[in-house]
Amino acid sequence: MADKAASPEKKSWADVEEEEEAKAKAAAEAEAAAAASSSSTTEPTVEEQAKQIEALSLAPAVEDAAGEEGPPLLDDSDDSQIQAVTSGGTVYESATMFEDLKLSPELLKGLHDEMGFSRPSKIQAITLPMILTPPYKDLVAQAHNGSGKTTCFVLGMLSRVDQQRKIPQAICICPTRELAQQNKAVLMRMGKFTGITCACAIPPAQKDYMPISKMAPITDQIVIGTSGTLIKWITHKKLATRDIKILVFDEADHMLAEDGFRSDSERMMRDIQRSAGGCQVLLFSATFNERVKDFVTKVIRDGNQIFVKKEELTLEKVKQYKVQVPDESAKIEVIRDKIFEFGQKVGQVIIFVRTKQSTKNVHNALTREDYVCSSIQGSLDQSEREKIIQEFKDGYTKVLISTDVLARGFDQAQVNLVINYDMPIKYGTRDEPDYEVYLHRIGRAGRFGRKGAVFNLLCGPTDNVVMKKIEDYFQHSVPEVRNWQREEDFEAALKDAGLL
DNA sequence: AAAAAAT
Repeated sequence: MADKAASPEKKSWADVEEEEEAKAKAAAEAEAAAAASSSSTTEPTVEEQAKQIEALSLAPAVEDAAGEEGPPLLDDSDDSQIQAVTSGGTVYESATMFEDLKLSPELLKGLHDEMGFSRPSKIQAITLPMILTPPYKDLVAQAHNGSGKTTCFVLGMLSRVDQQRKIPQAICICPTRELAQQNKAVLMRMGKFTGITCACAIPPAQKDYMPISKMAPITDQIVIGTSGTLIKWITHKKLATRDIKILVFDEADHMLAEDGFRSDSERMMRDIQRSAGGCQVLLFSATFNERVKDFVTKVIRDGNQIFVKKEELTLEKVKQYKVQVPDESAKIEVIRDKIFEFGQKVGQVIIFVRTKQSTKNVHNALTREDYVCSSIQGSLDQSEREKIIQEFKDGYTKVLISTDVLARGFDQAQVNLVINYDMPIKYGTRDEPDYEVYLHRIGRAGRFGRKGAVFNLLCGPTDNVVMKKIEDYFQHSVPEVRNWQREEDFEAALKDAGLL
């Protein structure tokens, strides 16, 4: 349907190699869109323009934290490709500099001095004007893992709340507690000079338990949390939604998926829209499968939309490999004797397993005197979860075994090796891959354009079917490490990935 | 099965 309606000359941005050509294209498309909006009825125009925006395919932009070594700051030529995009009669000039965005001096200081960002990444350049320009339209935006989506919505929330008013004005909903805490940490750094405060709505550790009736109403301008606790705070009148101006869904495809958090999300949206009137809704994720995309475009009718073709979603700098192993014990052997030897020299490692029980089993099997491993899953007490994450972020632990609790959003620059101990499978199927989870897992390596490697440990015909389907889906063939018993083969793979 | 509420 989308393809049929698209104009014949439409071209994906990734197809355009030369910068000059890209510039011309951008100008032409923007002009065409602007012309269309002024000369025809609203209904088809919005659709057409949405298609054009959809055609933007976002290459991973490079962004870096202050004082860190690593790749240079921004892919400048890439950014300059985008001149302007329009939707529903509103023309947006893409932001070349953060200074183009009428941000407060305090926020600019936070971006430059505290975060160390010099210029907006591609997704930031496109979406920030959409987020910050009246009439504050809703937005659904897809961009690659590690391309700087968090900055988009964090900046959106920080810019749109009034620091003088001590009431909640922005809410961000996340699928996991870790992601809520991480997003809050980013927001506090970015908003360091603004005086804006933020509450994290997640269940407390057991030792901190307090009946909700004793809790004081929230006076922070921004609340970031998980759906259960947010709903609880709202129903017990601890979180007033009357003045909410902006509602953000991080990992939005999962938050709106039927087998995800759709019912919670719909309830939040309904309650907040009802009490706060028209509040801006932002949906961000690296993945939107067709089912969710259909649903999302129905929910966000009059908003701006940015999507990326699935074939262009795999990160080029993260090299994927498959390894055939005879049985489960060989998986442990491969990790312990082959991958760790090099992996530890290189950086930090995350090993993904399917079940909570597996985290413990694999952890025990991998424990050696000289490697500090840890494991995490959602049944641990909150204090345990926090301790394990902190130790990993501090670099004390080098190897973290995890369920999919960390598959999405977890941002640790030093992670450049991901191991799929178990392949991600759709619930209720035997050999149907969960493509979105796969993409998110491998996105834990190669943050902000860094190099990375992924080893998919395959055992038996089912795993191979799954791997083949993943390669077909993303139209990306994954090379094989020939012999699981040869150290040299793994060394060669890591060298090829640029990690050695 | 994993995640997320509290119970």
